[in-house]
Amino acid sequence: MPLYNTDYLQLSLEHIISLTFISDPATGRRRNAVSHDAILDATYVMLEEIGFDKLSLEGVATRAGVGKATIYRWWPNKSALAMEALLRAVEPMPSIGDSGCARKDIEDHITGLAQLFRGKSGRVVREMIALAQFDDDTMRIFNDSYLKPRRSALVEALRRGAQRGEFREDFDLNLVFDLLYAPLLQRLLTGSADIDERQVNAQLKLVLSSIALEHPLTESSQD
Amino acid sequence: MPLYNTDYLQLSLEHIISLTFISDPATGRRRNAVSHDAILDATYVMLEEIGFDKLSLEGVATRAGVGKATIYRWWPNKSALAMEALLRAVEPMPSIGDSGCARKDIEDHITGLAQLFRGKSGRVVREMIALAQFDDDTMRIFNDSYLKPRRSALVEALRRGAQRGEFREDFDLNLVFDLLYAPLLQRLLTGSADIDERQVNAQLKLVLSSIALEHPLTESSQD
Amino acid sequence: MPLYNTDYLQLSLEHIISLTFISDPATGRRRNAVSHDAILDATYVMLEEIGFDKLSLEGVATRAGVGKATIYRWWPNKSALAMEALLRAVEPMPSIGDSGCARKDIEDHITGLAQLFRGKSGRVVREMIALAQFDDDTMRIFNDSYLKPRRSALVEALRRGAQRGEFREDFDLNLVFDLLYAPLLQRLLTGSADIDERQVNAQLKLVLSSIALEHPLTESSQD
Amino acid sequence: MPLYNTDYLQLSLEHIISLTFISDPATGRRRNAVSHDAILDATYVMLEEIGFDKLSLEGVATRAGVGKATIYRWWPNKSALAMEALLRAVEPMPSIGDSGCARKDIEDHITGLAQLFRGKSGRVVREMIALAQFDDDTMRIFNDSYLKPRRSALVEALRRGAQRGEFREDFDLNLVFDLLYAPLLQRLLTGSADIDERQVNAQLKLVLSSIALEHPLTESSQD
DNA sequence: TATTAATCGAGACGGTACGTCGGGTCTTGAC
DNA sequence: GTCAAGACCCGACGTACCGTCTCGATTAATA
Repeated sequence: MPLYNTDYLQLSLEHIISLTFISDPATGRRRNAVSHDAILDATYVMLEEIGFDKLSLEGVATRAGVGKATIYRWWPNKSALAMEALLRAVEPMPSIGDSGCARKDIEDHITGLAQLFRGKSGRVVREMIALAQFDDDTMRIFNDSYLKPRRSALVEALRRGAQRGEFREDFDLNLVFDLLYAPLLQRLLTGSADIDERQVNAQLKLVLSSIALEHPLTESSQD
Repeated sequence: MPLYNTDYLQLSLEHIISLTFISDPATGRRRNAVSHDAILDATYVMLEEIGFDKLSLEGVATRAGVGKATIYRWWPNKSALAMEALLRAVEPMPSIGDSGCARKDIEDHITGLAQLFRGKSGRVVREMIALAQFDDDTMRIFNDSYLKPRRSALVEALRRGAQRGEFREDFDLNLVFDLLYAPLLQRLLTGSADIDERQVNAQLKLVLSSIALEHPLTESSQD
Repeated sequence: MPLYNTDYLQLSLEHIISLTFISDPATGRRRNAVSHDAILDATYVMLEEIGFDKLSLEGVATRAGVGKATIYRWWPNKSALAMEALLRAVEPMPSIGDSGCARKDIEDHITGLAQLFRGKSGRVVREMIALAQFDDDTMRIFNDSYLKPRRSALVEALRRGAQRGEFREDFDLNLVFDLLYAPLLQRLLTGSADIDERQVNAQLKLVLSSIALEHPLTESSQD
Repeated sequence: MPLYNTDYLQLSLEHIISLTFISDPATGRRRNAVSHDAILDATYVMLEEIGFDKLSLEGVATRAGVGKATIYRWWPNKSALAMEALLRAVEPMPSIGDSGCARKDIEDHITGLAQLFRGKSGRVVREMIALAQFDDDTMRIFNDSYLKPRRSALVEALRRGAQRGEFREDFDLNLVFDLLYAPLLQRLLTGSADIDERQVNAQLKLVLSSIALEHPLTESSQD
């Protein structure tokens, strides 16, 4: 997940917790991984406390015990820093199981997603999307780092279901992803912050039934 | 559509150039409607030229030929001003006809909407939603002034179709609205800026067929 | 003592309290003397409270219950208004008696002046002189309305003494005035705010003895 | 002559163009002496051109090619800045010689002072005193940096004369300083801008004769 | 008594400057 | 050669007043 120029940060082979450095030949003082983390941590904490608008890199530097120049050395601007801090903080995608019933797997996944959106992740995703509207690089990072993996995983589950005969095969699976995902996002972004569980269930029933092979709308794994 | 404190702006009784006002104290010089418009116009033009991030009220004031204080007298902050300017600029909602076939009416409406999203309105709506993420008042205004009327109109069309026997009656029409609207919004907000027509058609077919009464998915007004 | 354009304010012959007007031909509402006084009063009070620097005509208008334009109708600027308010407030010049002994009269006068400078008048005079440095009109008003009458009175007393044989006659009386007055002013303006009584007495003794006719320095009315 | 927080500005040990600094933390970028000078120069020039009233720190910053914040970092307000700029511009005190005749030395000094007051220094001192009336810190700086050294030098000359038997020893020398200095200041501040030479001579004769030991008023070094 | 017009309060207006904040860059000595 | 510290230039913030300009409401001489 290379974002800006952090790609030279590498996990130590031996001690996962702490970072080591590419020690090659280079002379001079090496990059301080502690500072790097302190910056992202401070950024995220302050985003939670005061929001993006009032976030200042000056404040981040002070809180992280870091010089302002050190921030600018590694991130091009405020949005980029915030985006990376938010990405680190977003809860990991709820995994999509393979229980044998794809419909059930998907329902569980979406239900879990709605749950996450109601919590910390919701706020984080809202802000990431907002940031992305003002800067193309940031948008790209959001898409590559957040949205695409989630789309891939869900599309894969849909594909499994289709191959297994649960779903019809004549659909654009990316379209189905949109029908499952977008309404949650819309509610998140238009302040209907508490994404209603009943509503999510109704949505699942409608969408999944309409692509189900055998069974008409009246049937659902959740009934 | 009262936003901030502009509600006392009223049309003169006799269609005159200048506006008259309703003002309790009836004392003091009256609000200058020309300045009011100049501010919103300048704001919108500059939003298009340089975007919200780089928009400065100082610049707006200069361009509008207005004192900065005059802006702050009537809008609480940059977001509020931008939101109002954007709302003025958003193209009017494509009307939903009543051709006798609700499905066709809705398909036309959504197709038109996708068209708008590809143009000026798309950029405008993107920015409005982004702004709304950072300020509750602004969110409220966006919901009340933009989203709700569009939701109402579409839900009404769906209701007509249901009453007329075109659609099943056992659905939450607001959910159907979400399934029609949210995917467009999602594409708008995640940079798939050119909202693909083929994709929209597929979405319409899938959603509307699944709520159609008589005919299974194979049938659509667009086939 | 006409300052700016207040000269048409005249005392009613019959009722001192209320003001009348030069009624020449003019029709329309006449000048409101109550407002005029309220403005000067408010100005003076606020000068005492917050000083000239922080005095705002907006504040004066509010406090006087008067429109800002009403102030600008009658005074050209802040300095002019302040100067007039200060002149109204300056305590009247302590009169110079004619006890038969000019030296005693002068000593009493200067002692009284030092007393005034220690009080409200001190601050007022300080500010008037400061204001006058930045504006020629204001300087002229200060000289004509404040300094000249005081100089004239003291010079007159000196002249009486000289004619009466108390003082030598070969001096420029205006120079003697300077030697009596300027040191007090200097102490006032350089923050030795509490003009020391002992010092004033020493000054009086030195200056007046040096112009006394008969008796050398050893003698003074205050010994 | 430390005024505000410029006291750590020190001459390089080796007469170099740029200044070195003494700074406890010894960390961070050092104060830019070029900017410091540019600010004071611009301030003084603009004081001459447009006067204190119309002087704006915004203008100073622009003219000095400096950020406004840099000004506010080192001076608390406009008065303080102006005072320091004026102090730099005031011509150096005419030295008081030691010719053997203290009376002559003092006469020359005061005559020279009157000369200075007729020129640039006069204008500068007028403005310094006016400024000092509105701010205690500024007053303190004026007293410490301008008035006290001049008082000390003159008092010292008077002391020399007294020890040498030229002057009586029973006088408060500070009082004599006032009698010599204050009238000049009064003329300066009350617009008798062209301090008359004849008048100054008369003043010198009167004051110095009255404290002279041997010789009555009729005698002066200038006769 | 009704008309007329200068003046009043209020307060919005275009501006200028305030003093503060933060962005992004640069400089320094320490490590 | 990178770091923390922090000064720097710059530009915008939101506020306070400036002096000007409408407004409708008074107010008193005049007609």
